[in-house]
Amino acid sequence: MANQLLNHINTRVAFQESAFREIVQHFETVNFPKKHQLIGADDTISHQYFVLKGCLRTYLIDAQGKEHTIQFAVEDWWVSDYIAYYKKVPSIFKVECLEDCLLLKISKSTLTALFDPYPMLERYFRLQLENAFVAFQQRILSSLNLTAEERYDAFIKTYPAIEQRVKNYQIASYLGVTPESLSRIRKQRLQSS
Amino acid sequence: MANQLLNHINTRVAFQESAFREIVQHFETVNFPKKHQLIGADDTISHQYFVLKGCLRTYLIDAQGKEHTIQFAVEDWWVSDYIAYYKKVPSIFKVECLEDCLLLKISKSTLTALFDPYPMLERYFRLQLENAFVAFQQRILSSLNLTAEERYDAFIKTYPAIEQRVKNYQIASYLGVTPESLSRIRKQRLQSS
DNA sequence: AAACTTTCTTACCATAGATCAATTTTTTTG
DNA sequence: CAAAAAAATTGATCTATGGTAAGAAAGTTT
Repeated sequence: MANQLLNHINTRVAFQESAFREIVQHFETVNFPKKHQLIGADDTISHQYFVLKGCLRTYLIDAQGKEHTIQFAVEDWWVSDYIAYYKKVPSIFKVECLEDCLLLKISKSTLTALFDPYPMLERYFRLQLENAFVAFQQRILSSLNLTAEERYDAFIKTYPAIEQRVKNYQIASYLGVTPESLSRIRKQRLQSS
Repeated sequence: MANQLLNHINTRVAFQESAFREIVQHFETVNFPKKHQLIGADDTISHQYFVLKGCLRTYLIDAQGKEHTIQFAVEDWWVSDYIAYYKKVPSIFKVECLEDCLLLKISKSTLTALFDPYPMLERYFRLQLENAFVAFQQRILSSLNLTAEERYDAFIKTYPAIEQRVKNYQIASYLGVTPESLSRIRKQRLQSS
C-alpha cells in the first residue's frame, strides 16, 4: 500500500527500497469518510498528507461567505494547507474529503528530520515544489489571460479525472466564476457540439 | 559583491563561507543595460539569475497582443522563465531589464551538480520554492477573491519597493486589469484620501 | 418511494471592468 | 532643450460575468 508512495517518489528520484522501508515507518495511514473535514480554518497545521485513495479539496470561505477552491487532490497528490504548513500561521483554508479517503500522514518535523539522512527525499520534495511552481504559474497565467470558458476548457483538459469526481460548483469556485456562470458556459458548449 | 548572495542564502540556511567560496566560482557576473531583453520567447532556458542590482520583469504577449506580467524581480530575487527552465520547453515568457542590471548567472546543470556535494544549497532552493509556493497561492487567492482595486492595494502593500520602480501599465498587466482601469482606480484613491 | 437536501439550471437585471478614441503628461533622445 | 516617443488619463460605450430569485433535477435519508 505504501508502495504507492515509493512508486511516486521514484517518478522523480531513484530511491532505494531499503531506505524507503525506514522512511515509511514514520508515516501513519489514516482513513476518513466522505465529508470529513481534514483541516479546519484556524488550526495549526503541522502535517501533510499523501493521497492513496480518494479525492479532497482545499478551499476558503471569504468575508462575503463565498467559497474559493485553491486545489483539488486525488491519488498520488499531496495535500495540506500549505500556507499554514510552510509559514507557521493559523490555517485559512479548509480541507475536506469529497470521497472516502485513505491517506498517508506525516508531520513537518518528522519529515524535515528525514531530509538530513535521506537527501534524495529532500530532492523529491524540491522537485515536487518545482512542479507546483510551474502549475501555479500556469494557473496565474490563465487568470490573466483567459475567459471563463477558456479556463474551463483548460481545466477539463488538464484534469480530466478530477472533473468527473467533483461538483460543478466546486469547479466554478476553482475557476473563479459563479456556479450560474459555469452552468451557462456548459450549456453553450453542449449546444455548439 | 557575491557576498550579497551568501547573505541571502544565510537568511534561509546556515551556509559555510568556505563552501560558498567554492560555489560562487560557478557563477558569472553579468551586466545589462535598461531595456535589454534577457530572455526572449522561444529560447531554450538553461540559466537562472540572481539579482544583485536592478529591476526586471517576466511577461508574456498573448495571442491578442496583450502583455501579462507574471513576475517582477529586484535585488535578492531570482529570475528566469521558470516554466522553460524546469520543464525544458521553449520559453513562452520574455524577461526584460527595467533598469540597468547586475546579475549572477548560473546554468541549471552546474547548479544541480552542486546539490550533491552541497546539500545545504539544495535546501536553500527548496526553501525558496516553498516561499514561491505560498506567494503564488496568495496571488491565485487574490484573483479569485478580490476586486481590481483590492488587488492593487494588496500589491502596493506587499511590494512597496517595486511599485516605485515599474510603470503603471506593467503593474496593470500584473494585476490583470487594463492600464485604463488602473488609472481610474488610482484616481479614485487620490480623491478619497 | 416519499420527503428532504443539495446541486444545477434558467431568466432577468446590474455592474465591474474592457474597449475604443482622444488628449495630456511624462520620459527619452537627438 | 526641442522633438519624438512612451505612458497616463479621461470620456463614452460595450460586454462578460455577477447577483438575485425561482424552479428543476439529482442525490440522500428514513
